[in-house]
Amino acid sequence: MDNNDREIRLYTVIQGIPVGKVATYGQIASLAGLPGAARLVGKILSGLPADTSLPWHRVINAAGKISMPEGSDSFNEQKKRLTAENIILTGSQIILKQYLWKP
DNA sequence: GGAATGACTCTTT
DNA sequence: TAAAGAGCCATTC
Repeated sequence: MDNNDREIRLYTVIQGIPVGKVATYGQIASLAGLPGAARLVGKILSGLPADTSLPWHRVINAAGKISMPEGSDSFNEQKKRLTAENIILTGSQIILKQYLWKP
């Protein structure tokens, strides 16, 4: 169950992101004890069910943008949720850096 | 055991 | 942070 712990930690870290803030993949990976495993985060998020309670929409890439093609369902969903949390973004990029979560 | 893949990141240009 | 290249982690075939 060691390998499962990785996911558990990632889930925990993501759930720890406060409302109105966003975090990068690398940040989450590091906080979960997996430095450099940014891709893993994306991999796991891609396998999340649609009815998950995980705030995956608060996870963006280091450039401060959504790492998905515009027009995708997930993209629209994420943008919609972020906007609902006062996180404004232009296109796929967040308008302010202050939205980034500082643990 | 190796090669390919992925919602990435970092260091230089 | 724009663009290009190399690197890193785990899953899958």
